[in-house]
Amino acid sequence: MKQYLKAQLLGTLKSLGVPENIVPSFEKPRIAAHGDLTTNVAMVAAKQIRTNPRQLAQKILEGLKLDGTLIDKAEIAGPGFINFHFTDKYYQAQLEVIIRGGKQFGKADIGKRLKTQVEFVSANPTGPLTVGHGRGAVYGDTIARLLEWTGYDVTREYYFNNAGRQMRILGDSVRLRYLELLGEKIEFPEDYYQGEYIKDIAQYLKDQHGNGLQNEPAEGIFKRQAEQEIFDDIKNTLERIGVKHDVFFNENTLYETGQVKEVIEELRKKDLAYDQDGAVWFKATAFGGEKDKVIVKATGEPTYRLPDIAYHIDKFKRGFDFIIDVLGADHVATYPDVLAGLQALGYDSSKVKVPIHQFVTIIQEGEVVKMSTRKANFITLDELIDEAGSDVVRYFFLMRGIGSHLNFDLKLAKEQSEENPVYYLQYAHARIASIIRLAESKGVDVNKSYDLSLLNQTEEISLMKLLSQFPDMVESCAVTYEPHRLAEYLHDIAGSYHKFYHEHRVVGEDLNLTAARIALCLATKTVLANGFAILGINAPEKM
RNA sequence: GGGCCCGUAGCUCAAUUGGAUAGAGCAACAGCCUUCUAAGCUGUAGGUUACGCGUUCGAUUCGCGUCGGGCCUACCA
Repeated sequence: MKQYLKAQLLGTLKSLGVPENIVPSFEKPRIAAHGDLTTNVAMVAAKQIRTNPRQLAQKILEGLKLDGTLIDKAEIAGPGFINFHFTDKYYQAQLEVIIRGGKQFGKADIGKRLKTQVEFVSANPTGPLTVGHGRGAVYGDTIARLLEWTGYDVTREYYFNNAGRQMRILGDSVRLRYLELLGEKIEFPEDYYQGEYIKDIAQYLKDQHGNGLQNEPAEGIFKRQAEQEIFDDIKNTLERIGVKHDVFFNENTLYETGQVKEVIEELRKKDLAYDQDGAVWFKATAFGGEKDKVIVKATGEPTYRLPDIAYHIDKFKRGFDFIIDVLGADHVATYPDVLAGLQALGYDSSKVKVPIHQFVTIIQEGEVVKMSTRKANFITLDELIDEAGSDVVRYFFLMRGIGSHLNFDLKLAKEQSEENPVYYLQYAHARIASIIRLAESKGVDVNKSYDLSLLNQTEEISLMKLLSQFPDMVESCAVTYEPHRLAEYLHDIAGSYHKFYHEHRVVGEDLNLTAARIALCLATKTVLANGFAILGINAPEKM
């Protein structure tokens, strides 16, 4: 439809002598009375050729010859908008498209099978995933689903590091708890991992080995056991909310293969790395950075920047042409250095997108809970799923833009889980399923031919209009990485359907009308189910 | 001190990326079940979009400033 109108407008504009650099763009008006599609081209053009926008719009309108079976009317409104009203017939035809499309309806191929990687979660195995991780996990997974839906070839990746200081402390935390279980008096340092899960791991080791591990070093079996259990736990939690990574990439491999060393050498060759105070520095200032950054400490240990750069180079070398790193707000400061490093070594850093989600604040009994894995006063993602269920958790994280700080009132979530907005959507789907079951039990053939022109009631038309927007919605959410708009849209669909249901009876005396309305129900069910699939929530047949 | 994000109804958040009359859900109040799922529907009330200037046909959206909150600001990740 847009293409059609655009072509018509371009022709008319040309005949009016409007410069060719002016290309009409369209929007869906917020208000129904303003039609189905609107263009501000008259206002844009009027500015350039310095004329009155409304007069120009009038001329354009007079020059347009529109297909009456598609466009009901076109009119000028406000400061110079041209509004197009589509015919009912057009929307009725869209319904057919939806039903024929079925599970495929809304899919697009704008991605052209581009090899794409979405890296998300990437928490080191030092403790259970928190609610904060949950937001990144659900968001990253949904971005991956959106990209798959729009034709990208997507790999989900998890990057982790099981070496380093934090893991050493983890191992030693377990060792101390183990010794404690054997009855030794221990000092448990404040900056060690305080969580109960450490004691559980220690208990397991005691059950398995008795007191045979008394003289084992922290970095041996203690660390290994902790890592394995925690990682199993993390994977299990992710699975519970429908998140599954294709690749788990261990930072260590970057050292083992010499890729980290290579980065330093390359940077030195290009004169972008130098030694000072016993450390190796990267000339971040050459790429707009405020000051140069250390990449290898005086101790000989690299900072996170160096392996991160090597890691991203590895991504490119594995053939990814489009890379998305989902990060939490605490990492804002880190990625510019990585991008600069990539740029320095001749990689196109514009292929790397870094959506950053703000923190989740947990409110419990009216008070803010400060999250810290170390101090263990966190709410785990697992606990949240126990309380609310996967669908609620996913929807809750997806219904809001990632740019805003999310307040999660635990008390509210528990008490009102029945009132949760996700049920509003799922209820619409279940309701449709129920009606279709009823129709079938009454012998109505739901696949029978139908006369869609019978669907001319206000509620039917507005529902059809919404349904037809699904493909556009999917595409724009994929392009902007904003799944919350899809959540919002599905909410509108559900609302529109509930209104229709309330005003009109589907299964009735008039068999032709019944068949047409069943078709509308099927189309609605299709769009809801497809939307749910992208958001990763269930489409229940019954509630 | 500097950088990034944010400030919209009592609360939690939207607003088609600069569009026309700023919308939902909770909470409050008043209605709707002898007919397909009331986890629903209808209505009432709730706003100087933190504040001030600017850019233009037009600003919640862009720019500058002020105030307030979060995150970062390591030779931690």
